[in-house]
Amino acid sequence: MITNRLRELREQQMQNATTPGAWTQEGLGKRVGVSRQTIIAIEKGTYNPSLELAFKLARAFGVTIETIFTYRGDEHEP
Amino acid sequence: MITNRLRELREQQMQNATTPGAWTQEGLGKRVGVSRQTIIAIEKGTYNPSLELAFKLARAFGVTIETIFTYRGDEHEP
DNA sequence: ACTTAACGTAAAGTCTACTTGACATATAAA
DNA sequence: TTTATATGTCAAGTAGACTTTACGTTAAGT
Repeated sequence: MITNRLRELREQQMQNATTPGAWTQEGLGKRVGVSRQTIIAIEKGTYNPSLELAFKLARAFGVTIETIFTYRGDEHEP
Repeated sequence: MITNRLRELREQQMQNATTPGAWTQEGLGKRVGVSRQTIIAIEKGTYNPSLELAFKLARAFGVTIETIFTYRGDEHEP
């Protein structure tokens, strides 16, 4: 199972940002070349991004993939 | 575009390995829960793995995703 | 010569990431 | 109150990741 800190990171950027609208869901989508709905779905956990999109997102935030996404191997335990 | 060092890393493991067959394409496939053909296709570059499979592969080799996979943003230059 | 292990390839099918389009809600500003 | 911005949701379609099955090759061992 994969979880992510996309919303958290995006909101950090929104606060520090000089250009308004640059880090909205739509702005981020344009930045990494996907639709707004795709960003929403990933933030919500509806599905996981492709490896390529994961790279683009990591690059957009200037961090590694592992900083945004966390993989837990165990499928069951709470 | 995404490239990977899967074959390189796998062959390193094959040399250092104690258990034969553990790091063959089939062995690696079983280890990360995909078919042998999937490993072949990724090594060959036919397609990119899902983010989840990328995590499993990184974990299998004990490295980060960025160690195995490299993303180049520029689509054109040679 | 025969067998076995490892690698490669191709076809058809399933599942999911991602798209477009349309409609709904909340908040803040004019 | 109206307008604009940002977020959320649903539906139908396309593309790509992955599967199973099956057959072919090459090198090593016996």
